[in-house]
Amino acid sequence: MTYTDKEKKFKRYTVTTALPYANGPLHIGHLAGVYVPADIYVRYLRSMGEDVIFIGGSDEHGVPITIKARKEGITPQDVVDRYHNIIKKSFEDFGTSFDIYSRTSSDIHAKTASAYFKKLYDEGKFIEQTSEQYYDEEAKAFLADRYITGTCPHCGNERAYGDQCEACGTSLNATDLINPKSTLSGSLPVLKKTKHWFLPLNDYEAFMREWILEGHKEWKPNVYGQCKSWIEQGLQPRAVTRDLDWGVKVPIEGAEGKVLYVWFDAPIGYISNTIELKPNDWEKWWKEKDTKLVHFIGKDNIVFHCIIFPAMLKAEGSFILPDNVPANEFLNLEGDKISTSRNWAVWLHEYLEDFPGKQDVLKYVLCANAPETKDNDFTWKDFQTRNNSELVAILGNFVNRTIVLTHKYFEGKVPQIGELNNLDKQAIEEIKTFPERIGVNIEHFKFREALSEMMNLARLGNKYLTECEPWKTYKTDIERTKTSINISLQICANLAILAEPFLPFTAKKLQTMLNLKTLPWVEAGKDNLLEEGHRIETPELLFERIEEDVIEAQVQKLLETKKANEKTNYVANPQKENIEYDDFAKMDIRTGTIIEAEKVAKTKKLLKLTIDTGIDKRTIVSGIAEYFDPKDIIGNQVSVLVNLAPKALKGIESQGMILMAEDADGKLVFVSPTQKIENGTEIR
RNA sequence: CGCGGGGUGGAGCAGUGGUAGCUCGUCGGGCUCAUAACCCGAAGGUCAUAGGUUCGAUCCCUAUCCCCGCAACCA
Repeated sequence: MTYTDKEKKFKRYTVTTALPYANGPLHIGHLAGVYVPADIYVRYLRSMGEDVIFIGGSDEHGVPITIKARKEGITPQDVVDRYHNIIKKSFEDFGTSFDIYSRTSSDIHAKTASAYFKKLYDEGKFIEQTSEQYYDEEAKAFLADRYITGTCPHCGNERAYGDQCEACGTSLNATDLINPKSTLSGSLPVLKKTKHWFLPLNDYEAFMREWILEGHKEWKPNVYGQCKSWIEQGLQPRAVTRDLDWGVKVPIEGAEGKVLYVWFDAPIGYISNTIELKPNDWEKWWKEKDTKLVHFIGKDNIVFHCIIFPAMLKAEGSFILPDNVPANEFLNLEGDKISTSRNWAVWLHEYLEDFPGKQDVLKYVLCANAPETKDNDFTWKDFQTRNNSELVAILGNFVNRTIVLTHKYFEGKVPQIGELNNLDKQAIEEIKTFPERIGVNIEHFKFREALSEMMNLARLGNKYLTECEPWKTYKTDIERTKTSINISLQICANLAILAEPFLPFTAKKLQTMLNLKTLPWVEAGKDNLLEEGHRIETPELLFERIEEDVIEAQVQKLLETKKANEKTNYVANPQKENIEYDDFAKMDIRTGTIIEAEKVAKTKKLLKLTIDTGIDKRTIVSGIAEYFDPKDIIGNQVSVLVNLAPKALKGIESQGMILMAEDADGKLVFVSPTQKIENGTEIR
């Protein structure tokens, strides 16, 4: 029985982790946010003797995968096979203790998701709606809004997206765009009627209000807050199908070419994977009231797991709802947000190659610095410090000094415990308190705190050893030495149990060293885990120092991959359609010099510039403040489109436009004459 | 524009209506069993900014600024 579930309300636990999307490998952000805490949680529950299944798998449907496949000229199945295998293998090597790690492209999943949809459909839980959507006839696909570009009807920007114009910030519908163009093939998309099914979330609003807002006030603030916000804004029907040929086919007549929308399909993956794992008795893990369902996710997934998926479960009727959804915030890397497409990440499969046998180090660092309440930052320097100053210096060192002393003084046999003095009694009393303290923290999803308590036990050990000074008493009072070494060894044995959820490989090593079998959590806290005369093995270092050059190499690697990636990622936009010379001649572009520059108050991007155009001195507002400091650009000679119709930006009239070149990252540079030339000369 | 989370000593993070804590780092001391590790002590914060509520606020309220996320069918 767990510490907080005193009435034994729950007989078993179903623990799921967000399904990683199979269009890239795993990185430390995934681990810190979801898989590390979840793994700690289930390892702890198992040690408590609880009945628990730990479910994971790859999410393999959805548009981005089809886009990636199209780009690489392979099938979507090829894409997901590649990443599913990488992900699955890296989880195994990392020691994530899934009971099953499956995938949404499996047959079982197709059947399960299909049947799930069919049941809701038959019971009339969906609403049907027909609408017109853009269709790319060349690519033979309906287009998501972000895959359509065109001219913004508000500001005339020619590169507005189907959902938003980046230039003026207006939200758009794809059908608002002038001259829409498919980014898949570049062709002109056509409007086509299409029918879709929606889950009327609004019907579940009252239920959500009561279930979450009243019933789950204990959820983490970020989770509760977001649910509250959604519910109070009013829930809207959500489409559960879409036009695509990659995914679980919609199992009804007249739905050819349609699949279940990925967010509907993916969470059912948790159920399918359970069925795959427990074909005969899977239902009790999802349908019995005494099962505790817990979803580990990242903050981007909160509404799916707290509102949409529960609404699906509720609609079906026979399923239980999650008891908690401990969502973490995000982990940054060296000050920048982690990004798969920018290759700004530490990839798990690469880490495992670069740091063989150091799974626990990464797990430790990611847990110790987990983004439990806000976004946190991973740095290699911090990784090194935590390894060297905490794992090596505190935990590794304590175990090592104890074992070495045991061999030095007692030939590797546990010495007899004698009369206890105050130091001994105090230590023994304290040891007793750790299992519950750590356990309660884990049960409350405070993994960082729990880990720190575990380390405090090692700190206690170091302090105890230093105060007892067995290396001194060995010459004066051998009985004291025996007792203090005995107690130190008992602390080591406790660590072997209590460290297991956090540092499974290390705990195993420690067990082997102590010649101890795996003990359950209830054994922890005791001072007689090792009997007198018990033989222990020779010392072996649990952790080793990580030197500067290793860290430096990782930092360097990160910078280089980033640089390389930026270059290969840049693809020039296709040429626009031809224009007549007269069109060009209409533009009056001149050289000019910036003579004044100041930031426009309350804006992030805007600078107010005064330009000497040779014709006059005029004011131009330019969105370049993120890249230029006003004082650095005064005196710069630039190219100016002088006959652009004036436009007020933030209440300042801008009379023209400074020409800039923009790279893939949005970084801007001036287009300037290479030599100084008179202001006002025409550029043709 | 809207909604949610966050802004705490050099760094990374806890925390609470009533003398502000932890880890790392720094400085001083001790120890020498131990992977230059361990132990003790110290310095260091007007708890983003400005108002307000209160006997009293870092914690409650309001406004502002900054970071992250959500939403506009981007898992």
